[in-house]
Formats: sequence, C-alpha cells, structure tokens
Amino acid sequence: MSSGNWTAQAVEELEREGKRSQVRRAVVEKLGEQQCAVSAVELNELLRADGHPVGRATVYRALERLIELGFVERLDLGVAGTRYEPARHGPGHHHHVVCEQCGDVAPFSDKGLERAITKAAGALDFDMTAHEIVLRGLCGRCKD
Amino acid sequence: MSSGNWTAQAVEELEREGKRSQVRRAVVEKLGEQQCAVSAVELNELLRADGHPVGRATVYRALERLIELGFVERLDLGVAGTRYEPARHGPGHHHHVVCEQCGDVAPFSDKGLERAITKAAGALDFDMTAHEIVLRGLCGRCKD
DNA sequence: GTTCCTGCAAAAGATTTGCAGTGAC
DNA sequence: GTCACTGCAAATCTTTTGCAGGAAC
Repeated sequence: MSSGNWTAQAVEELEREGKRSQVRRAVVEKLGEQQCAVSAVELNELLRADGHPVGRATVYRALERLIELGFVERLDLGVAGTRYEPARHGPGHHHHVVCEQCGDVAPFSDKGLERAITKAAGALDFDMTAHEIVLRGLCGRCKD
Repeated sequence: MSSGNWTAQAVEELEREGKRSQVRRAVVEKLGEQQCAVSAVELNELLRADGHPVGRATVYRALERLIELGFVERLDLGVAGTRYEPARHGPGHHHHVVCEQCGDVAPFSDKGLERAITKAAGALDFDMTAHEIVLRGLCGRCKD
C-alpha cells in the first residue's frame, strides 16, 4: 500500500460511510503524507500551517473514526504524547527506534522479526490483529 | 532475576545513592510484587491499601528515579494510562498482549522473538538498551 | 428537513512543579 | 545544620465531552 493508495482508500471508505466532510479528508491526506508517527497536536499544527484552521477536538474525532476503521494505529513511544500513523500492512509496515538521549524517532523494519512475531502470536490463545515494537537506546549520533 | 532479587537490588542501589527513604522502599517493594505492569495511580492505591498513605507526586518521583537507574520500565499499552513495571533482563523478562475488546493485559515471552529482536537491532546503527513488544487483538475469551 | 460534522469552551484525567515542613545523618 | 524526601495544592498538558451552529444531501 503506497502512501497515495492509503490516502485514497481511507477517503473512499469514509465516503462510503456517508462521511463527506472536507475536514476529515484533510486530516486523512495530511496523515498520509507523514513518514512516521505524529501526535494529534502536531497533526493539528500541520493542518493549521496548511491553511486548515481545524479544531483540536475534530482532529481527535477524525483519528478515532480512522482507528475504528483500521486505517490508523495509535502508539505511544514515550515521547511527545500519543502518536498516530497510517496502518500499513504490506510494504511500508515498520516499527520504531527511539533515542533515549535526544528523543529522536526513526522507523525500521525487519523480515525476520515479522516472522518471529507471527510465530510467537500463533503459539498463544489469541487472535492478533496488530503488533507494535519499540526499540529504545542511543541513536547513531548520541552513542558516540 | 527473581522478584525478590529485583526488589533487593533496587533497594540496595537506592541506599548506595544515599536514598534511605522508607517511602521509596515501600514503592520498590510493592512494584516488585506485581506480576505485570501497573499504572502510577494503581500503585498509589495499592500502597494506600497497604497502610502507606503516600502522595501521588511521591510515587511519580520515585518511579522517575527508578527509571533513571534502569530498574523500572515505562510502557503505554493504550489502556489505563502509562504503566510501570520492574525491568527484568533475565528470567521474568516478558512482553504483553492486550485484548482490544475487554482491555485485558497478559504477559508472554518467546525465545525466538528475543533472538529476532537482538538480530534486528544489531543491523541498525543503534545501541539498544531496551525493547517493548505489544500484541493487540482478541483474547481467548473474547474471540469466541 | 434530517443527519452528521465542526468549532469553541468547559470538563476530565494524568503528570509535574512549587513550596513549606520533616526525617536521616 | 544540611540535604534530600514528602505531602499537599496548584499548575500543565493532553484528551474528551456538551452544545449551538453549519454543511451535505
């Protein structure tokens, strides 16, 4: 699912539901542009900077709906509050490394890790629908 | 690191630093007793129920210090706020599965997953000091 | 007209900070 | 006496909720 596809599918789904709002479309589009997870406040600021003076509550409500629909994942990296990002199940799926020194967040992905996750989940009496992995430590710049 | 050992080591470390407080010792002991992650508010209530009328702020300050020392890990499972638990690196080390229906949190561990994590981290320009894994989905009771 | 969406302001929670008092040494 | 710890209350911050008005159809 490429960035453009994600945005298109999410917008389509919202419209199928009868949600024809311009504001929600803007939220979806802005979120789809992000490389990595953003907080609700950051997203709100990005939208305002873009000429969409959206209310905070609206952003939260839009995110909530998108989470219900499975288009957005909520995650807490321990820095800058709760963050949100497009749920990508195919290419683009990734996890996060967080630097404990500078707070920098970066994405990473690893095939072997995905296989191990799937295998581990299969051994439990549990239907896994999503998973999150966060690595903490020192980033390349801070560890020296 | 067994439960008793963790508590003993944490208390010892606090004392080495010159922290001779009874209250912090109580926080450490109560935390060491927990099977799984608890929130700061829950911990405060547990302490009060135990006859330690500790202030909220004190609990947060104690947890903060313990995190700095590496004895406690902060994690956010998306349910009931931020949670804290003893950082166990040997036996007892585990991750979490969260039921999206009932909010139940359970621990799990998997050797293969640990190996995959270590391997994946090794491939990055990053010094990993900790990692978190959260599986989301439906627990045994809710999936039926 | 009906239904859902929106912004604003108020409310609710969680966490942090300021401060005067207390305990350990 | 000194220095760190403590409780309380106030302040902050993030997220949620109530409500009156507005847009889509």
